[in-house]
Amino acid sequence: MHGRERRKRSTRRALRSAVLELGLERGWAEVRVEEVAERAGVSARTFFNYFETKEDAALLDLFVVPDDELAALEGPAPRLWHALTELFTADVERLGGDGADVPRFMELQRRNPGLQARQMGVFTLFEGRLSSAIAARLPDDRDGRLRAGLMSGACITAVRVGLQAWTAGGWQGPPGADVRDAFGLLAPAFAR
Amino acid sequence: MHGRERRKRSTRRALRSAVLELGLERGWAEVRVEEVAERAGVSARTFFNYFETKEDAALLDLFVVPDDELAALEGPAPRLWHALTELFTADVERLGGDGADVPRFMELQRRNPGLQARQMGVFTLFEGRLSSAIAARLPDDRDGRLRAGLMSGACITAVRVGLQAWTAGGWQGPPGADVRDAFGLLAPAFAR
DNA sequence: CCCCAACATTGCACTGCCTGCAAGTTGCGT
DNA sequence: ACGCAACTTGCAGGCAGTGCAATGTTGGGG
Repeated sequence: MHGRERRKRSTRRALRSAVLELGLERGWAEVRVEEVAERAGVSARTFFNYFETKEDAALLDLFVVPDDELAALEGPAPRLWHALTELFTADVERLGGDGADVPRFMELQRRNPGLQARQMGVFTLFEGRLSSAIAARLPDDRDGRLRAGLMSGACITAVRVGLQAWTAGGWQGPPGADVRDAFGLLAPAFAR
Repeated sequence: MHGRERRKRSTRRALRSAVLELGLERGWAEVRVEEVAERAGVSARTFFNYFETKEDAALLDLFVVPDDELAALEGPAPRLWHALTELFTADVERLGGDGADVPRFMELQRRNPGLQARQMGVFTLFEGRLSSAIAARLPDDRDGRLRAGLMSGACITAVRVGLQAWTAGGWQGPPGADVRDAFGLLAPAFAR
């Protein structure tokens, strides 16, 4: 029951790896999907069975949080912020787990603003879900909805800035620490 | 000295208008650049003289702040946050000025997450500049840099959430009011 | 061990975005 | 009226991404 799945993971990793290598060695604009596929030992058509766009292969799988974890969040605001801190620092720590070469992702994105932009776009898609989950724990008035939106946006910002700080610091220690600090600095905004 | 410039603005508006119309009436995926151009009375090639991508024509020109305005910002943190509030509420108010049909932009983006993502990407590109400008007013240590990143990220979030609230409220009154409220709610995080 | 049904990979043809270039057109200053 | 610079346009072509149908592969039940 596992053989297929293992093979798919392996191919996916190979494609990610290939896209990072090529992107770093010759610049993102010069990367052809065909070459990426070739280096990973599959056809170009197969690349698009794994990733919807060329960019997607070069993005971090952050904010992959199942619905039930969002549903498990609890209010009110200060406690909620604490829960979000734990949830997303854990999400960031998980990144290194699947052998994703995070520093290389960060470096490629740093060199290529377009990729950074795309990554943010993907994050934003998650923000809709997050915002709804948070809003369900706050009063259903204008102020509550505004706070929910700000809280979810602040989560994305905290993770992103935390990762940047970790990168700027030469990837010392676990990234979770920097992310946690970022959440901590924003906490006063959600203290009540 | 003005004829050319006026004509360019007019063409640009026509293209924006056409892209909004077509996007709303038949769905973003079904919009062809060729048709947009035709409806605006120019060639498809000319479309790309005005916008780098099809999406760009459907995005709001937010965060267009010249370097000298960024350079004019003053610290320390609480005063800085106040200055940013003024700067970006003004930027949002300016939106309606050039006849940009903001509600239709918002509606098109609401219906099309991909566009929303792209818009966020563009915002993020500005964040680099903003972050540098802010960092110059804060201590140049790890904490200062972290705060600078969070502050600039928070600005983007505040503007975005403010605009969403304004949209959710049926575009009552000036959008600046909602954006200002959003900045206000985040202020406690930057009180020192 | 074998077969088969589900799944994965691939080639192919096609659409549409986007770009560089070179030729044409238009408006502006002198 | 002239010449220059800015703008527009058509054309050719590269490349991303998609639907489809054919082919290969795998794991499980008999």
